Amino acid sequence: MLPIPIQKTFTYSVTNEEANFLKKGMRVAVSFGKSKIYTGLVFDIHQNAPTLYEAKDIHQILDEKPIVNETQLKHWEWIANYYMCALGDVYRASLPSAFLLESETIVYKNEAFSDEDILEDDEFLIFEALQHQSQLTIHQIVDVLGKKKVMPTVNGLIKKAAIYIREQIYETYKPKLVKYVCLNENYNSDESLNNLLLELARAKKQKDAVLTFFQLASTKKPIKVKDLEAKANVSSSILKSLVDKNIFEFYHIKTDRISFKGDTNALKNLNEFQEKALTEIKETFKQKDVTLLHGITSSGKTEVYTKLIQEVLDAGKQVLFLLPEIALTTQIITRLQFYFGNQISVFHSKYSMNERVEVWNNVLENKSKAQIILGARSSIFLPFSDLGLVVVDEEHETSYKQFEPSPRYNARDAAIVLAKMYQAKILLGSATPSLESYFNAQQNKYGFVELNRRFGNVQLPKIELIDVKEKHRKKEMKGHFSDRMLKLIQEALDVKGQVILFQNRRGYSPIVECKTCGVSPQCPNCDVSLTYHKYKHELRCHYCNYQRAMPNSCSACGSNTLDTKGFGTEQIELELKELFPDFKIGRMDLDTTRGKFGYQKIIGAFEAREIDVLVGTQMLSKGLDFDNVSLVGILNADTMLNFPDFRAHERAYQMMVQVSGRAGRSIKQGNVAIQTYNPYHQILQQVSTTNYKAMYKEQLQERWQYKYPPYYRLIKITLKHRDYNKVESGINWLFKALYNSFGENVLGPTAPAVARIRNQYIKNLVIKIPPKQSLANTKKQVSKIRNTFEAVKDFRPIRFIIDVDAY
DNA sequence: AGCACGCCGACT
DNA sequence: GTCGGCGTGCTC
Repeated sequence: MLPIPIQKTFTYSVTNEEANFLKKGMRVAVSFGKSKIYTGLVFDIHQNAPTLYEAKDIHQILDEKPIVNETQLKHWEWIANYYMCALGDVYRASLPSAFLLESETIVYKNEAFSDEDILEDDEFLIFEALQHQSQLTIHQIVDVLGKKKVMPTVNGLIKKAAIYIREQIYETYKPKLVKYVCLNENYNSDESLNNLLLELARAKKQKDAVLTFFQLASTKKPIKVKDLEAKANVSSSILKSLVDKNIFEFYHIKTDRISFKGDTNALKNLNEFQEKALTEIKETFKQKDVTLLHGITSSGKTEVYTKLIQEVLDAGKQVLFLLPEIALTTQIITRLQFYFGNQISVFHSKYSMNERVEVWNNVLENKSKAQIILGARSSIFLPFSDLGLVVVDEEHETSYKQFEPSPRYNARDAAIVLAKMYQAKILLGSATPSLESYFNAQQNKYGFVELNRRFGNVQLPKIELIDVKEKHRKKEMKGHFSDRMLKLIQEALDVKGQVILFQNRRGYSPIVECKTCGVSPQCPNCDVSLTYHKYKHELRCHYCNYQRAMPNSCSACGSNTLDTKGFGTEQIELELKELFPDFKIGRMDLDTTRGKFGYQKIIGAFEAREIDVLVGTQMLSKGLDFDNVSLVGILNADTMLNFPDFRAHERAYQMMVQVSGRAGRSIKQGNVAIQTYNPYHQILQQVSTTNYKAMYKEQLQERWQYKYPPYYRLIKITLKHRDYNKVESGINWLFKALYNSFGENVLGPTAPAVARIRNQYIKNLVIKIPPKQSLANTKKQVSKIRNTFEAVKDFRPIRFIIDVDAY
């Protein structure tokens, strides 16, 4: 198995000796293609020599014993199969990239060799180069010889015992670094730049790349190679030729290692309700593998988890604790470390290579410090040997679903399958379960336990809906705040309470419009209006990060009547600063949490009560636990409700209830105020009474009526290409083909709300799979149609994205 | 995903 | 004629 997006596995030949040593799950270095060496993973050892070609020898065995176990391989296959992606994609996503170095093969001179006469021209060149340098990489050899086909020559030299080679991987874990690009220093002067552009006049693509580079460079931030490729719409080979021409240079940036220290403490005693929930969970586990714990916010789910974890640890088994996003849940980590300190390892894609490799090895060897793995979705890929329990916290969270890159898996669902393979139990926890999970619980597929008393008997917050339409009519609005909201904020601040304000949109205002001609500035790369960011006085695209200075006059008619429409977190923050000049206002959104410790800084400041009012986007809804918040305000509930997605209402409910849950988590009862134009909307009514069941029933009814999950399954197909007509004809062809197989159950083609992103046009199709239709057969059929599609020459450059359970 | 091969347009 | 860009196909 190779870490590349190819469906097939590849057969290599091994000697008897090697075959005896090799086991499934070991890594082997193999050459693939003309010169490249990849880290392959042994997927199967067999006697069936391929007939159509001669199998290559493996290069080297990289492991003493398997680093991936057979259950994992089975699990990977399931993922590749279910989510319709290549096994190689899963392989690459699973292993920490330090394991997968596209090995730098280092060539050394054999000192004992002297018989230079038997060397051929190319061979001599290499040998000669090794007189000056003790070692050469394959890349350097390519330069020395000035040609690409190097391996035959190298192999020739090995045969003649003039050189030997060694793998770099052995020595150290070389972190896989993010590749950045900068300008070669020869081009630092303006004069040389002009020459450069002249020079590239006939290489259109390369010129594009260079021009885009300068556009990106104006932000003064390092430029990722991937970003440049996407933005300039050029392929990697074009950048590579620019590097070869000494115009660009690649460089790498790595991240640091993280360490932990922790003391253990005795588990807290549970209150009677938690105790009851725990007993019930254990009871359901006798019959069911999966149990859903529906525990309202602040009911103390974490304590229930800890007891359960303790029992599994006592039984000598491993625990996987899944979190939606590690960056946002430092709090849970700290809490669990408080009890289990040295038995916890944290695993997360933001960790450094060395740290991740370490965790991987610790899990593999079932070390005592890897008994509990706390991690984000990618931790389902760790090499567990004796998994006893998986906890999926905030089970409804959409960040469990990976979209880009493939594999597009849902970690919650993949974890359920994984747990079954290990015969482990799964506990899904949420205050606002996804409809699917709740449905499965209702259908008796999952066990079901409720915990509907807040810890310490704190009352649920008082939720109040404010009719903004009415307030506008009565002229009781100040900016985007109703008088009622302001009064509540003032009251909260008066008693030294803190306030959280939720506005699910960042920037100052999402649209700038000319009052005279109605034209609003659009992103040149995407089909969206640019968002105005006042702080930097610039217009920015939230999809491709394009930015430019805010113009003073309309670019279409030249009049100075530019106006802003709508509002985001930045505007709210500014209004608040004027309204409450004596209090400290903070903001938490993508713009303020950039950088590795961005979140922690803001969250820390808020916890330390250095911030009185925190304005933020949906980040605020995720598992944060503050004990001094007396008011949560939702400024514009309508944007969430009017989202064009079958899941919009469910999501809106979840988000609002989760944000509300941040209020009054200690002794006092908190307040929640929701501003809306539509206070009689059923979802808002359900939020205001925290009536999950009513929401569930109503939404389920709609899902049934309109044939959506959990009744029907969905597969979404997306086509992307920079040529609109290509996408158009491709999607129409595809629709017809799919329609022939699935008839009315194919929806589309539709353009998404943002029909072009980074100069790529996008079209979607959705296939609905009725409850009785076989999933496996449907996917087979879709795969077949995909193959036919990709056999059409015209369609081949179109990016084809399959997303199974796209939510 | 790379990487060679080969076609095709531009320029000494 | 030759050089180099960019599309096409294959990799055990």
